[in-house]
Amino acid sequence: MIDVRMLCLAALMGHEASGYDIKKELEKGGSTGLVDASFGSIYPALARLAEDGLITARTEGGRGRTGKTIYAITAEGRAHFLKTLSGPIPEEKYRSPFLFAMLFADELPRERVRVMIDQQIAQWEEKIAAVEASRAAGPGGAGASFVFGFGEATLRAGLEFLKRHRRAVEMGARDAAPPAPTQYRAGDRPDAMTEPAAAAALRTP
Amino acid sequence: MIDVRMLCLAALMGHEASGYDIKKELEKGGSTGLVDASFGSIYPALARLAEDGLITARTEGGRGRTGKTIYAITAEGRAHFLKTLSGPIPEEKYRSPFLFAMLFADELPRERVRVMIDQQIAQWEEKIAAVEASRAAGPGGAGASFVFGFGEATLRAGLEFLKRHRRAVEMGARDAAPPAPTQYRAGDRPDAMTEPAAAAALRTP
DNA sequence: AGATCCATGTAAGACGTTACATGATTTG
DNA sequence: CAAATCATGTAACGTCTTACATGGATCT
Repeated sequence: MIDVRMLCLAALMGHEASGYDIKKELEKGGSTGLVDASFGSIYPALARLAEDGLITARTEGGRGRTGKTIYAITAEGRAHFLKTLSGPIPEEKYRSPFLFAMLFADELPRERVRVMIDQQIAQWEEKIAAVEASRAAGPGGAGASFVFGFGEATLRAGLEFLKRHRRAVEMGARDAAPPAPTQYRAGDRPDAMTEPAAAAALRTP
Repeated sequence: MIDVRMLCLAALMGHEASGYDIKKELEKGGSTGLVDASFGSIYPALARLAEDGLITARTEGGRGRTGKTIYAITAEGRAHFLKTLSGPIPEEKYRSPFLFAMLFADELPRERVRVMIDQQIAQWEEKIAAVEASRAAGPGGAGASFVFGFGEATLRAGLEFLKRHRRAVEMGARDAAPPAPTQYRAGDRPDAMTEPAAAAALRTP
């Protein structure tokens, strides 16, 4: 249960903030793909959390601005947050369109596969940089260090794998033209078209 | 875009199947957290794919059963699938309630942290076993091997990190009782309660 | 005979995103 | 002064999950 409510409470565990502030913070964290939320979900969530007494709302008319609503977590909010975290942990989910596509790399044009891998490498390098930056930003507690270390370890392992084995997938990819299966008439198709090797992988991966 | 439609098409790239079959296949793959879908989304998706001519439906009354609908991908379906895969790749998302909780490990009771890490270790060991099994099941193409290898590399790195560094987080966790912040009166709270170290991590992770 | 699996589908509801609407303030 | 940023909110829409409803087949 890492819904928007929990995300907001987590952000407010550190310091009071407005909805806008929270969104900005999550965006920074979002560069790692770990957390994200839109205004359309944050604002209603904050309103409900305030109703429930888990946070308090204070309007700041400061410096001539039209009211800016600043939220702060309450004692009940903290208790609720930690209690929820202590409860059953739902399964983690990793949705990777990249890996999904790679499953069918053998059916895709080599050039496209190359570009996808380039992009993935660039993306993961960025993520590693983001984690490094976070670690440098502040020491944080043991928990935070653990999470950063974990992220870095897995990201580095994945990155190294990509660099070492990209050649193999690229060689396995379609030599020439983009996918245009209609150019084959029935009974005239190459085997790979009739029975893609990667599809079997979905049965077990 | 790895919505249910794409998942169904992917499954049908290998062989024709019923909605039920597809669900079962995805469940096997689901043990890695990579893919998942419920009946409630699969059946409507298949119906629409058939309407769109991307798959064909055939009713099999075999062995005395009440009709079982078997779907097969069409040439247009293959083309559409591969074309979509060749298109822009959306960002990957990794949602880990475990890591989220670990961010606040310093505020959680040590025993709970211990259990959570135990569970995560067990879960990842299962995932590694699942990937191993998949690899053994069939050689598959270069793409499938790549995906399995990638999964294994990152899972192993994460698992090793967990085993090596768990001690540190556990030491950082709350020594005694479960979270009960109401037992402190204002101005009487220990610092850790007022400014949790992990919360700062949300600003940048 | 009862439980479990095979098999399909619908309806309700949760949850979230995108796009829209609005307006003040700061910066170039 | 125009553009970007700060700031909040709503409404429509999409997408999936849960729960329900149903019934035959297989296993114990």
